[in-house]
Amino acid sequence: MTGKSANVTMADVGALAGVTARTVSNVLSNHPSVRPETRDRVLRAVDQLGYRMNTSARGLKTGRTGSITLAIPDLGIDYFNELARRVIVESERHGWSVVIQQTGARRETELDILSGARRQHSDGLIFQPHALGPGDEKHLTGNDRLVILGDRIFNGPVDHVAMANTDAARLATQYLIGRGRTRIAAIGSNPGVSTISAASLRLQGYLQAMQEAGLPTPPERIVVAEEWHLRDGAVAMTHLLRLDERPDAVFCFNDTLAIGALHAAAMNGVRVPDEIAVVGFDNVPAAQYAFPPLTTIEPGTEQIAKMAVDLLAARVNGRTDPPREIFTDSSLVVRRSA
Amino acid sequence: MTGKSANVTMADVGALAGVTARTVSNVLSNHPSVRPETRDRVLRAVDQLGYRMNTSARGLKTGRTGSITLAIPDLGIDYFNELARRVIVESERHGWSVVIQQTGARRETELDILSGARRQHSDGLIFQPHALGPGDEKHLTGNDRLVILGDRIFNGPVDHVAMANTDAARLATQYLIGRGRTRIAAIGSNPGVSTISAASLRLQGYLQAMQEAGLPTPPERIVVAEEWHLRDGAVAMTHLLRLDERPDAVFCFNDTLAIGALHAAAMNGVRVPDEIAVVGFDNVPAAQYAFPPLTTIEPGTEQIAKMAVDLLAARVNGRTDPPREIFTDSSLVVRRSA
DNA sequence: CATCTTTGTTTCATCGATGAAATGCCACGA
DNA sequence: TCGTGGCATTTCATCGATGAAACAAAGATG
Repeated sequence: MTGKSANVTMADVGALAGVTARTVSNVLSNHPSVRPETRDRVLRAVDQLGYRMNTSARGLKTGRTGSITLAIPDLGIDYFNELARRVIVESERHGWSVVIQQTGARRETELDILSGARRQHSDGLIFQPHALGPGDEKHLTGNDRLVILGDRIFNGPVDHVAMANTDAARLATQYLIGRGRTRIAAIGSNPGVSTISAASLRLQGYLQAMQEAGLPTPPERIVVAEEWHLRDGAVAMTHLLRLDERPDAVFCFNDTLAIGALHAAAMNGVRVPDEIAVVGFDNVPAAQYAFPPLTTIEPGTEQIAKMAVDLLAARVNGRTDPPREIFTDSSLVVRRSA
Repeated sequence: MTGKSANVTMADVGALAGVTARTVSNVLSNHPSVRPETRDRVLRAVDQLGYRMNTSARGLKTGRTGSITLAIPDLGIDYFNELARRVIVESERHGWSVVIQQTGARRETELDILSGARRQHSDGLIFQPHALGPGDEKHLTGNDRLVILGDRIFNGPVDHVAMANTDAARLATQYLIGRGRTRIAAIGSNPGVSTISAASLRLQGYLQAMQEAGLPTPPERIVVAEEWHLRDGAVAMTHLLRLDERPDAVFCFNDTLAIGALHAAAMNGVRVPDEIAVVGFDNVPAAQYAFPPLTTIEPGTEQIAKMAVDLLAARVNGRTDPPREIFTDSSLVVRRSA
């Protein structure tokens, strides 16, 4: 029987149950020494009044808010919503709610996140920067409970959970080379961002593999795509298909680009993988249901989410050893697009 | 110059600036009567100490937390992450952060959301229920600042923002009929959920259109899919393609199912739309980049997000008129899959 | 020049839950 | 019988920001 829960406090509940607010608190936080009979009485009163804990009050006293912030570029990118999904699930184990902030990959907004301007007072921050990079370490000050995701952007004293971008990109490219492809293009380069961003690291992996195999990488085959949306993949692929010397394979820096690229290929009647092979990166759920199913890099998203949340939890619980840098295992998932 | 922001309070900032905590508060909340010179001094002190407002304390005093909760079944479904993306953007205008809760479409979890057990004390709730339905109105008690999305599930006194599910589904089906299709199947039915859930309403629209046209709807052409994930769409389509009397069109109850279905068609060498036409529902970004591009219902997601947030804001700001029920405009987006 | 406004700042109490410590009660052993 | 210790509950102060109202100083008004 739940009543109007206007402004019911622990004191109100206590009054009804014949105890003090403090005892109500004890009951609700499972303090060991509460008589079972009292516990029942209090819980009944809680129910009757429709009492809900005021998290602001608790937060003020305890210094914990019970929520963490996840800051990512854009929920519209499959990889990020998959990541968000998993971070939320993992956070539940620690009793945390998750506030999601979209930075739009804008430097200004990313700075706001670090400074706290655009962030609720939360117990911690899991942050995948995009526009920030080395040299921005000074903006980290005051963010002790922070885990950086994705790129090893900062040298400062921060925990990092990263995928092995370069190695995985090299692996993907090597696979294409091993299949006999020679004119291998890349989609997703972005000269505007830092040299340790995902875009740059994946490009490096691609270049390494090509160089090791003695294959050429003419500039027109390395297509810039700033946004990594479906649309950008399609545009890039259309461009590649129009080249005089058409590539026989494309390595896309994420699956979203790859799916856009597959679309462009199909629209132009170009057969994949016969005429052009396509490899992606991220292994998002949609990759498996693309046509043809997308060969891609599995970066260990689940592992990333879990590690990030656990690492943050450890920090919040007072772990003070030096910041760690964790690389997840990645692997190539071979499907039919390459 | 940002320093260790351990536990800096307004009082500390005030001490440095030579004013009271109250004046600091005035500065930070843009109170009109503060001398410019004082304002500068305070802001400098804020910067110097790396002060960050304690939102718990503010929340305790003002009764506002500055965040709202968005409860949806699963961020893994394209429609929902698109919705989340937009809700976050709209909420920014009102200065709200958004906490996202995934219910997994589980009744138990949905009840926890309403009761507040699984929800931070937030300024309001935008909730798309799935397993709850008529008869569960009693669980609404105590949730005054609430906007229900999607299905007109409750008769109780709550604001609703809904799409015209039945009408839109009828429209989609009528379009297929108008293109000369007669053996039209449906994917996404779910007998387990309430009669006013999206699944049921869309099925009704489909059935209405078929009946009006005098077309048969044998049970084997109405495929159950409880989850509405890519996988379910693929499985359902595979099933349909194996029928003795193969359908010449499919209406999928969402785009994710439709994209899964397209995949199954392609894997079986069945040409779309020549051999079988496919229509989806939701017009998610991926629909446009499916192959062939997906004909689908545009349900006005942007409008839904905006209305929901604005309606909630109005309630929070004390609007007290009777709850409203808003239906968004939907339309058919014709592409090449049908 | 005394009074009334306006402007800028301060004082004080308060929001609701919890940490620390005190209290009352009962059981138990010597 | 008295002390000792454990259990259950209470008392009290406190976290940090803000609403209400008081206050001081500077201008406006007659």
